[in-house]
Amino acid sequence: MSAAESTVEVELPDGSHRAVSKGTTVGAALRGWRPNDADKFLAAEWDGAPVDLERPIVAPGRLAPLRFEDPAGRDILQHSAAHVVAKAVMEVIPEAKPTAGPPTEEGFYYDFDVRPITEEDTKRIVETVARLVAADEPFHREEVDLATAERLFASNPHKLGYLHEVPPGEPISVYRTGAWTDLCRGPHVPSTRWLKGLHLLGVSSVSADGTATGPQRQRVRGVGFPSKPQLEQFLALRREAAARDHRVVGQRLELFTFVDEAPGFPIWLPNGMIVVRELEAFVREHLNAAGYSEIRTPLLFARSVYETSGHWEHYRENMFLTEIEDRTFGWKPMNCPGSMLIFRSRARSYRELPLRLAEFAPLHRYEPSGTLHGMTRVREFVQDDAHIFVSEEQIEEEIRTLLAWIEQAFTTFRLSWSYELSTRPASFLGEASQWDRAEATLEKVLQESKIAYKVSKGEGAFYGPKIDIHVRDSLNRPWQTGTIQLDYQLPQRFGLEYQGSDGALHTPVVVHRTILGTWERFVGVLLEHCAGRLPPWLCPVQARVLPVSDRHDAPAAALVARLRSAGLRAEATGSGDTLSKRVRDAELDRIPWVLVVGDAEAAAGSVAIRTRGRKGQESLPEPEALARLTARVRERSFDP
RNA sequence: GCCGCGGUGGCUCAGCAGGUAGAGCGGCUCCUUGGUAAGGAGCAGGCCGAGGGUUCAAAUCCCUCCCGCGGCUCCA
Repeated sequence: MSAAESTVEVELPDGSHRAVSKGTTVGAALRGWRPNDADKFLAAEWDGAPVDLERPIVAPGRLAPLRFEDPAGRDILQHSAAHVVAKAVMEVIPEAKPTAGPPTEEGFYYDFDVRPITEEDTKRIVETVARLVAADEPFHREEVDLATAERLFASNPHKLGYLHEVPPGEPISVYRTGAWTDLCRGPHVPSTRWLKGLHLLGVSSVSADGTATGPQRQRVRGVGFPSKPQLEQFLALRREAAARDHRVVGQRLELFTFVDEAPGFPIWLPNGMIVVRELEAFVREHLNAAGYSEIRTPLLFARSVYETSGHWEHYRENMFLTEIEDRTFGWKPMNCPGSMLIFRSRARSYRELPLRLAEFAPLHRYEPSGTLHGMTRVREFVQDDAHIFVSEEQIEEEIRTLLAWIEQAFTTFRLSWSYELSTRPASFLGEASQWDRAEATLEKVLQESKIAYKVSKGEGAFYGPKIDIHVRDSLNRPWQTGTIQLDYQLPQRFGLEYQGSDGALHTPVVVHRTILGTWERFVGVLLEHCAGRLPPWLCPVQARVLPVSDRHDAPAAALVARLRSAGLRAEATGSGDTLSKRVRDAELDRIPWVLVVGDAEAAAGSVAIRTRGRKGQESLPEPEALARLTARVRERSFDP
């Protein structure tokens, strides 16, 4: 055999080419290419497809290494971690039937068809995982024929099911780790020593069929890192995130609370009401500028209203109902019916359009107990809601304006957000063709506004498609806040009409929209975003005056009075505590500005300002200090 | 709603092979009059989520319910 026949040429990411002898493994080829980095390679891509390092090279092709830092490499490591967890679970609970164990955004999970996993099991699983990782067991790939595979997984109907989903002609691969064999497409890291930073995040029951009450499986969640220090870093971030939890911060700052007697119904405390009022003022400024009118409609409507709106058919299971004098009333879950009734209350002209009606009313939705979550998922909330009645031609312009306002609003809070286009759900009102038109309109405006968005099929409201705004909490969980919904259905169902310039009667289209979403959820997410350090304009106390000693109490009180006349929320604390203690308390209370008043300030007519989050202080003439603080608040600057 | 875990002073938690409760922080009082992240002392404060059961005796064991937490389903 000649040399040419026994070698093949491999192209590497830097454009270089290497000749390797046939049968050389991918790992060996990469080691030859970059010997110093080879210990960072956990798998590779061969002609763009992920492969194991032990895969032999038999034909020419393109080869690129995968590291943990590469998204594809990370996924491979997560999935390998899932395998180790599965092996551990099988040792602890031999009758468990593994199903699937994919990587996730956070890490990985593996689902088992098995009785509920107890704390005792979990302890033993954790110990077993540690032992398996320490054992440094290699992952070996084997390709088998269908009959062999069926024999291997005969006891596991789930694996047999997956087996038969493998397209004919595609190889069936299994991976062996010690005595454990799993059906798997692969690839994997070379050995379990790559999983030194493997950590279990929890065990829980999950739905096996996508329903709430159907069969369940047990999910073990975890995250894998190649090393302990990387895991430690991840855990430190998680602790930081937990400390930002709005339920903790909101309690500490006395913004809101809950009682057992009203599960899911937030109680806004005095401090929290200040935040809400400021947010309302922020939104109302926009409403005034953009030509909205504010309305208030009842919290309860008779059942017939919801029959008209479609809520009775499509949303009743989420509504609180009340019987009075033999009539059924429903607590409104949305503001739309009230706005529809106002539009219908007299004849309307095209000259009134767009008619923009805003309503900040409490809404009630029955959310199942297990879904409640602090302020981000509640049963009573207030949206910065509005319904805009437009003619067909006015839709695009109106939505463009809304998208611009959303960008401005979220930028004010330095939040990062994303857009999602949700389309026709399974349960919907109206004609599919009308839906198609509405969806196309939303898509067109998004594209013309050069906005990146994700499409969520079937996630629209029952009356129309929508563009949702999502922001993430401290644990990276996404929450929907703002929404723009295009609705051809409710105007029809309520029989809304306006007279056009042509003299004929037309049915308007309605844009349902919120910007911040609900005060409750928005405040929750914002608190996590800023770790309780709200922008000064939202802070319940913006300035705290600290007299150095008793004899400065009077000048401190006088300064508080002047701050208040300047429109700032200010207070003085002159308790028995030391100045250092009071400075510390102010920082923990997230007060933007601490003003210290002592002999030096009295003599100079100045104030000593300490700004939240910064060491040290600066001394300013009082008028200058007042001007700075009020400007910061007026401009709604994010930082003090 | 489903599965698992939890519920002890305002907050965070200890006590739980059964013998009727502790700490720190916070609060109040007193001492200290302090210059930018915790000065000191004392005092008050809890039918241990609710109801039932076992027991001579239950915060501790058992059952039911309520509420919370983590996932799931669902959703702003």
